[in-house]
Amino acid sequence: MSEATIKRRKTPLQPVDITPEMCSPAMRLQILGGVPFFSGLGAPDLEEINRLFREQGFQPREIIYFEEDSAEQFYVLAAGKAKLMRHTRTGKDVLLDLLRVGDYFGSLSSSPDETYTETAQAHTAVCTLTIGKDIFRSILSNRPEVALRVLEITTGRLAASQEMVRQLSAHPVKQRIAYILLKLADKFGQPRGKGVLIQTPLSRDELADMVGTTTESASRAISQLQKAGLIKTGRQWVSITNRQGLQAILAEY
Amino acid sequence: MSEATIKRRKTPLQPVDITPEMCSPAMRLQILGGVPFFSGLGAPDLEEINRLFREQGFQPREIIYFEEDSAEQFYVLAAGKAKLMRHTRTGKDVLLDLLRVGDYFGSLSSSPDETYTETAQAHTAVCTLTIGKDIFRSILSNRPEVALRVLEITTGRLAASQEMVRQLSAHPVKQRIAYILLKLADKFGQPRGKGVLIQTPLSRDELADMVGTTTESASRAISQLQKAGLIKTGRQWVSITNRQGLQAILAEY
DNA sequence: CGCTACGTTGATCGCACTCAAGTATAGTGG
DNA sequence: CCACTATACTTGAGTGCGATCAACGTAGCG
Repeated sequence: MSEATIKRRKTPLQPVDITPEMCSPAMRLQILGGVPFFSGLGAPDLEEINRLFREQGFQPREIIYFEEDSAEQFYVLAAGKAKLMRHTRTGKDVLLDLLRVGDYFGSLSSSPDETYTETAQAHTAVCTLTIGKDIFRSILSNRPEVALRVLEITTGRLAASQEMVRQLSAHPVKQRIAYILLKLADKFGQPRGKGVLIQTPLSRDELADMVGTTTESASRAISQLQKAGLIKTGRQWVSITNRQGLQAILAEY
Repeated sequence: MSEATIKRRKTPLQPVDITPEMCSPAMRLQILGGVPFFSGLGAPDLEEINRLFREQGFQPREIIYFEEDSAEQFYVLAAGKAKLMRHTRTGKDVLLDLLRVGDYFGSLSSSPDETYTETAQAHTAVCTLTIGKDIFRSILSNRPEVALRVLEITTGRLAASQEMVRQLSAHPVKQRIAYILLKLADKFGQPRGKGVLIQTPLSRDELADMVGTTTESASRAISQLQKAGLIKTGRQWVSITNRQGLQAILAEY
């Protein structure tokens, strides 16, 4: 109502991520330089590495690779957003992670007959920089400081995954939802009015798959949080209006 | 009843792990050589690295480090078994991993003000080889192939943790118990009679903490599996007598 | 102005948590 | 060798959270 006159569009999300060719050769260097484990490399090094990557575009919902596929490639997300997930035979999916530009995914195993342990799917339109895992490993071999950074990022993801295990083991749905919203706000949050908008399409279904519950239970939890005045939400979006209050939910007994 | 006359001791577990000093200088080289990411190094390299580690003993149940403590050390388990866990304010613990000889734990962050993300506790009597994380990082810097192996192991642990997230999200208690028993059998299993004994003390409580349930629910699940003839179990031990059958439980609808 | 996908809400059911006894095992000291 | 005790384990009864099933709003798109 107050929020700067949005009339045509009811969603506060940015119209599109755009990917006509964000993956343009000119952008690639800049993107690679922004990747956490390449930052710190000089321009010559970056250019050399850049030549080894090739680009690949994906439409929203398009699968980048499937769990159990032979794992050959290593990916860096150059534009858009992507999902990592696991499936279950009952059809219930688990959403492990949402990736943004600069995040890596895919394989970096040395074994030639490994398979991907998760499915990667384009969430918005996506452009990836792709490289054979063996070539990437040789890059790491020659640049120990990069290898150590990759190791550190992977260790951080392990810690995050273990924290999720703890959440699932010990906390009820409402707290888990509050937890994931705070985490998403940290990663995708954008100040918007007096709140922080999670700047990525986000259905109740996806939220549910992120915290191991059902669409309906996620919806009920979200409704409660909204009624409590902690968030605002609509179709495919959530905005956090009271971060303190949300954090207090986590500590509830 | 049939099982080769066990009369004095009712537990089939090996009496003790023993650690008078298994950490003896003579053993250290052998232990380090057996660590997955050091295997492949020559004797001179190993000896040089060996000199950088110091040994440390722990009694059963003794805490090696606490979650939230300042993270300074990197550990390799030289003798005994250890637990990694996370706590919750409600007192409910989550058991993330059980470690055996050769497993690493602790910190390898570059940041000086990181904290441990989990608690490490001696499960049996334990001896560790310990090194400052910065020193360990310098070892990795000089030996890319070791760094890549550590990265690979960490990636494997990430995949395992994500699989646990899936288990918690999608499967009921009985299936999760079956799953963890199979995993433990792979890591700690020893042929025993016509079954495979999980060779480590293992209470219902710990089992429960591994799959995010309560002691009572774990006990009920175990009872069911035993009645179904898939396992044998007693105070602090479990033996798998029908692996096929257990795996079939995982696929139940 | 439909149609479709997303979201909400209600009613019911069941799995697993909680609370509560009661049993069995292993180690301890007589 | 046998009580005795501490701890592990089991089982039952009751309850509640969240899953399921179902119906109905609602936003956005063609």
